[in-house]
Amino acid sequence: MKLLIVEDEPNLLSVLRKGFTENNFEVSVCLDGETALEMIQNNDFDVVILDVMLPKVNGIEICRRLRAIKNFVPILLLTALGTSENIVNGLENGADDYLVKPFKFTELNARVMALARRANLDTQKPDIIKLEDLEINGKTKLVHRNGKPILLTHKEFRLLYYLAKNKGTIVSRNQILDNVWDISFDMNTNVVDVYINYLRKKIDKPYNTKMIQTIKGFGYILQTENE
Amino acid sequence: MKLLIVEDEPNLLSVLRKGFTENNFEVSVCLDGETALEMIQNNDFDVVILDVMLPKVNGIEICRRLRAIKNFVPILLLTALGTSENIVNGLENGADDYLVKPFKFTELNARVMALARRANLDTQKPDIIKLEDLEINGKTKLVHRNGKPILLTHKEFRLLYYLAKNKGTIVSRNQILDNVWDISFDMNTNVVDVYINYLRKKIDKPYNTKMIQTIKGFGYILQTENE
DNA sequence: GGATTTCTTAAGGTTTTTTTTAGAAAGTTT
DNA sequence: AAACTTTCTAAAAAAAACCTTAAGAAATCC
Repeated sequence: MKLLIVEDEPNLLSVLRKGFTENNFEVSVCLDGETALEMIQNNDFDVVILDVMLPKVNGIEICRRLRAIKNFVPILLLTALGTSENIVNGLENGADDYLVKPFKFTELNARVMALARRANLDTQKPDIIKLEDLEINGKTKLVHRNGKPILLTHKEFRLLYYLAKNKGTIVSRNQILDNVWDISFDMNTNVVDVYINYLRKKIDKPYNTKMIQTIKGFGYILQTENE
Repeated sequence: MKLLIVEDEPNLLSVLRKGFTENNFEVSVCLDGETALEMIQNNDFDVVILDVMLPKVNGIEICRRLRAIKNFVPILLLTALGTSENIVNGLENGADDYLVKPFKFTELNARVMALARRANLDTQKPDIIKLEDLEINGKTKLVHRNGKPILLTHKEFRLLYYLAKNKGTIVSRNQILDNVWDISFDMNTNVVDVYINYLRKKIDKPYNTKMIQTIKGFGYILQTENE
């Protein structure tokens, strides 16, 4: 599920990102209203979380403009306490829900899920990826191969999950760095190699068919050996 | 899609080039503002990525001068953190978008695509080239002939992809060197010949119709044998 | 606050890819 | 047909990409 978070307070933003990433959302973020508008129009987000107070174009204005051009992406507004006129205003301008700061993450999460549900998104597909005898459960974060449980660390899991999401296509180290590590261009690291090695030890070494393949010069691919 | 990257920091430049090349852009690069201006006027780039801090002529000045002579090539500015006055300045001088360093590659990529889309470029054709029973997928980097997968190395793939992009026209060794190797005019190498040979072994040798043809005195062409 | 786990970096070793070299083959010109 | 140019091929040399390990840093757990 693709989620956009528009929030200019860096601490809150980073907490939100982390939280939703943990729940297997594909999270994009941005810090101001103008960029938000553009991103929303150029992408297919399932839900947008919008702070009301934003630089350049505020959250309510974003709602208004989007609805004016018939964009009905589900929007949840975040408002500060004691600004109840904002809430009415926001809902009148096309927001679907709101939440008053400060809030608990689980509450926000629940509301986002509710919005997605309302938009008829398939929110409860099991989120299990199967590939041969390998099974990855995005919900419980458990991995099994051949019925046997495999314990992965957090990073290992995210890497495997990303590879699995893209099963059958080659993913480059850059793509992996972007999506699994939230690194911006550390141009000199081999973390990916190292983690691929960790993963291999756990999910490939003990078995005959190796699922993680190196495509030299391009990156890695998760697939069955022959093909 | 033709892209110009103007950046004086060699590491960043090389990562950017690699990243965009990976995504099948035709990438040109340059390291200073003066050369950039010249290149932009003499070529038809679809998008220009411009660092603000540049030797000789800075990025914002480049924008200004280009717009002054009615050149409206889409420009994306790269600015360092904490220089927000630069951003306003840049946008006022005709830049179309900006990105603050450090950034994730995917984000830059998304914005470049957005710019291209805005300029009405066809950004979402599937990027699969078919020629008889030969199929080249620029996205997955996989090549099939007659349904069978063929494993190519990175350079082999790029060479084949370039030939395929120009299917039906002769490409000279120099053109190939320019576009596949990033060499301009090293007239003392026969890498191209050697790689053509490698390619032939993989995609032609095992089949009856040979697709890579030599045109003596000119270069090579990818096409069906007869005709 | 100490112990444990996880993450990151760096270095050495291995494999694969890329480039160069040089001689053979094929085609052109005189 | 001999001399010359261009192209092809194989193999050696060089470079790059990748793997593995180990050790220190950071985060987490108890």
